[in-house]
Amino acid sequence: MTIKDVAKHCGVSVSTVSRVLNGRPDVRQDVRDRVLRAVEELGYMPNSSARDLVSRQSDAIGVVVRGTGNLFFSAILKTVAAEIDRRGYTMVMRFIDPLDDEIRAGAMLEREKKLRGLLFLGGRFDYSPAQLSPVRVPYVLVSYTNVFGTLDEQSYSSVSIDDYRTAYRAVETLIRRGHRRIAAVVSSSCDRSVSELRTRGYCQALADNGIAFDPALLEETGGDFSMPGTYEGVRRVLSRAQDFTAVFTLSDTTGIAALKALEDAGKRVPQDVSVIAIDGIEVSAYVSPVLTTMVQPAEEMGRESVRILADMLEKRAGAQHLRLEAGLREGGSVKSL
Amino acid sequence: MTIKDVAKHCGVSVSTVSRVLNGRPDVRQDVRDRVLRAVEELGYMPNSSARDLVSRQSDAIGVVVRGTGNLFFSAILKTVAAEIDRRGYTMVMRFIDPLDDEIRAGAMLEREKKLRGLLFLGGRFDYSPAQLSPVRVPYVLVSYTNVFGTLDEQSYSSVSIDDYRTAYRAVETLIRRGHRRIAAVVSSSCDRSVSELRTRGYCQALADNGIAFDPALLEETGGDFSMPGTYEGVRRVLSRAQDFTAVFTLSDTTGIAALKALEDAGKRVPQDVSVIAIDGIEVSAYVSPVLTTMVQPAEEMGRESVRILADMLEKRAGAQHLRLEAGLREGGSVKSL
DNA sequence: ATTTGACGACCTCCGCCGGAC
DNA sequence: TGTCCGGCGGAGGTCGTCAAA
Repeated sequence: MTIKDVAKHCGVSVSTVSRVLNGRPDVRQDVRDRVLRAVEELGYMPNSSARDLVSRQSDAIGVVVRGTGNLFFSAILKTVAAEIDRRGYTMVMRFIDPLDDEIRAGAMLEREKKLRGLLFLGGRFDYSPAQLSPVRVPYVLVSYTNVFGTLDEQSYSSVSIDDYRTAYRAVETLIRRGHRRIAAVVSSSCDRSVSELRTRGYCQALADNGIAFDPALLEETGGDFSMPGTYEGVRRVLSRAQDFTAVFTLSDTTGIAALKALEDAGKRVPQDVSVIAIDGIEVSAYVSPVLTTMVQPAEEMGRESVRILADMLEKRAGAQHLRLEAGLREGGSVKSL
Repeated sequence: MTIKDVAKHCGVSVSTVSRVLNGRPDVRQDVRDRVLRAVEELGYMPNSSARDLVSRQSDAIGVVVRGTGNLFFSAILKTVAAEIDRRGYTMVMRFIDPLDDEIRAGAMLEREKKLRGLLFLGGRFDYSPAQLSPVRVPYVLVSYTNVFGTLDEQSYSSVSIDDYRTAYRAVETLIRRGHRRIAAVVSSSCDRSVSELRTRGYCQALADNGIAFDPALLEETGGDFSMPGTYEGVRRVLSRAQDFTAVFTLSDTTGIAALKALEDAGKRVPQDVSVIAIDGIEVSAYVSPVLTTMVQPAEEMGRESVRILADMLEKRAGAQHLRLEAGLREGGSVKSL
């Protein structure tokens, strides 16, 4: 089933079929309809190798997902996949460990699969231009930015929420409701990444409201956003301090782990301790109490990431940095004191 | 930089360069060396699109995921992705709606991307050979089988648990602990798919233990394994009957939705009503109470699916049907009466 | 007998030219 | 003169075939 068969089937030339398929204007409407009907009937699919061959580039977009257990990435991913398909590109995915180097993985993927562009779902925030030099195709940082790094803003794109401000707002929400002893369970306060940025938001919200930072209330789990790590982290905070009235965590899944740890330790949520998180995935609306959380617009994030990359690939626009707004979802895990 | 440049650079024909590059024997040693040196000097890389064009096959394995919100599939997917990479293949994914036709999607993907093989994550159980005829490459049904269909067992592979028996064991677990009024919230009892099979397991477990089937206790939500659908389903069962002591659901996420619906209706789990499910994803171990569930071996399922497909592609073995065992994870959502 | 060259086919897109109305 | 369509050749790498050295 080639373009020749289609041409033969409806009695036109190969050139005409090609013109129709590529939406060019110089074909009469009735001929156009006849060709499209033949394509439908025969189930013709253009040979993508031949198409790539003439266009001298592939249609592959690489997606490097760092942190396989991250349910928020799963939510983004399905929109990204649909949007990549819709625009006629091919998605090539690679899952890597949260501790692995996503730039290396991306650069390898680029060479192996001759990528047109790359999306990075999760990664470090502190790259220098030299570190990114192995990546030679346009790329978009999805759900994070390069605030700690020295990349030229014109050289890459990003789509994310303002992590600092979102964490700030989450903690501020707790403070407005009367909380002053607020614990935070993070993966690290100095990893030059999302965890550090959100920890800073936490600290600044405390400072702006005249609350002294207490190191005993900051727990660093060390790893990624793991549920067992956070569960143990909450237990350690409890062993150091019993007087905190709220816990801030980095993600919904770790928020759910925190709920569990508190409950297992005999603390009721929200009567004894409140919990707030960031993400807004579906399952956190079905735990008890419903997790109060800052919702990231996952679908918009996925859709816009692909749009921006496509704009760059098709030269409609240069680098863009899209900062999306997170919104508070009121659950039942925060109590007003 | 094409093969022509290489040929010109060392004074041989294009055919000869091609012969050298493809390791064919009929080239003199000194000519071979001259060509290889030229390739090295010029940094020549064959154009993979042109190569694909003639070989008419790529190294791509298609993965059609039916049901984007299914967290169990997310768990399988990361193992599948890693295993496909490890074996040197390329993964091409497509997410489709639970109501869409995965065979059509797979066949389109096969032609678009020139797939070597296909993995189907989720789908119908009742295909006929004619329906599968558009799929011309080897494929593996992952997490389901063709029990309701008429496919030749030699023509395809599958990796799954025994859905009927696993549901049977889940319900039997409830019965052994004294439950006799057991509700089931399923998506459909006659969809010729996983839901029907598990519903049959539920019915048979009741029958084998002398418990009459009560239609009022069987709720069909109609759609897929959605959380809001299940939440509403549980509410409808509650409006019909108040005397059941346990609920069986098809998946962990719907189990979590059931926990929520019961709690919101003033029922305590497990004191008033027990809940049991099938899947064993991470988050269900962190809800309260911990969900009691039949754990599917997600990693093994993903790994073995790719292994079986690779065996078929590389002619090491024919079709295989692997039935894995699910194990009971004791949580806190089932009470002994 | 062994090695090498030349060529067409595979498939699509695109630019260009020419013919038809 | 303008619109529509056909046809040709080139781009790219592989591979079989045939001819030539």
